[in-house]
Amino acid sequence: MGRSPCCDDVSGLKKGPWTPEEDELLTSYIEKHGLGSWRALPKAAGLNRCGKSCRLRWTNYLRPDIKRGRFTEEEEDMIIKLHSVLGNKWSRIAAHLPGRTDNEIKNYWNTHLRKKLLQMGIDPVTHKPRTDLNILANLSQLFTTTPQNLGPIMNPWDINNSLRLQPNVAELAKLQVLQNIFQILNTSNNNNNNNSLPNNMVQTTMPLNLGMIPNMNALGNINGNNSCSTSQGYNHVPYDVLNPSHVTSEKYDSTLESFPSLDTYNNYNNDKSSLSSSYETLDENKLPSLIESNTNSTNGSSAYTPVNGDFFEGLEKLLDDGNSDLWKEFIKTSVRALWNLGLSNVSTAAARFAIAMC
DNA sequence: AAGTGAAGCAACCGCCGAACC
DNA sequence: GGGTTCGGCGGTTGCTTCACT
Repeated sequence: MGRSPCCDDVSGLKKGPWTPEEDELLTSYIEKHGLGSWRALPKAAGLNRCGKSCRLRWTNYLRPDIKRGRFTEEEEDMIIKLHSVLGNKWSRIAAHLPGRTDNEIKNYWNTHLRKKLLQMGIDPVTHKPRTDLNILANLSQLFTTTPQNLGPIMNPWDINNSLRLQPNVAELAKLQVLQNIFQILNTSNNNNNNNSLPNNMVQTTMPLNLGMIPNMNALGNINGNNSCSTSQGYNHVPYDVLNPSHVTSEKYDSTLESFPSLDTYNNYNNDKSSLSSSYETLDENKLPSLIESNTNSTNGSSAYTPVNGDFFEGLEKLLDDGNSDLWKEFIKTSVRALWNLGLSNVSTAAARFAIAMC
């Protein structure tokens, strides 16, 4: 095992930035002779560089098919989604982005996307809501309501009543914004739905984050068939929140056609093996088409909009477009499930949501 | 205009696994 | 079978540019 370095300090080979002359030597040599042994190339091309340096310069910069310029929103979205599945496998991510190099994607991730996710309150490693923030503890103190002291018709997001806030103006401002969102949701609510959610539950649409954060991981129907639909994109999201250990970015429970009842959830907890056959391992080869279908689909693709950019823009689009009823339906069923589990979970979800808003 | 720190990014480093001898 | 070579990968460095004071 092991190898001797192809270039070291005593070899006298040049290091550091490449000059235009060196680029020209390397490019013209490869154009004339093609790619061969990198070790032999520098001498043959008249370069005082090691083969490794030449290979890096060619693959990351000089290669003619390299795409230049800023990453598009579509590329950003693709990188985030791929990263949620593949992790720091930059070369594998790059394989899905024609013209982009692993080095470029890695740099872009470290300088832009990673920070972007952090600002959204998302852990860039796990792609789940951050739990490493003091704000989580702070927020849990902010939301002092409990299932015991919350009546069934109380709105836990009523700042004037049940929500006891610390005198933090910034947090208040954020919560006020959230209140506004809920008002929008309420006033635009379609009353023609048939679900059994109590009327007052509409006002506690706090677990909006159920649909926002986990969808960072949600690739829709990741088992790879062509029936990627809005409902399938949502299906596993509640599990992410109710019990994150159930769902990973590589698993998809295809048996759930609708939001589970509490009984279903408990059964799921008690006997996961009964559902194990329904799990399918992610087929990475199918990722591009899946992501494309989720990105381009006009049926439910809006669920992914918040990932691309401003949260409020995404939310506004969700509420304005033709699929908003689906979205509201999801919110309400999510609330119902949390309601069944006890309102303490709502506070947890609320905290996560607030983090995402920071 | 000059100084300073942050951000961006090209390039390097060290390790690994496959292929080769 | 074991050592060597090579290409490739992910992590890291350090130079350059940018933004701010």
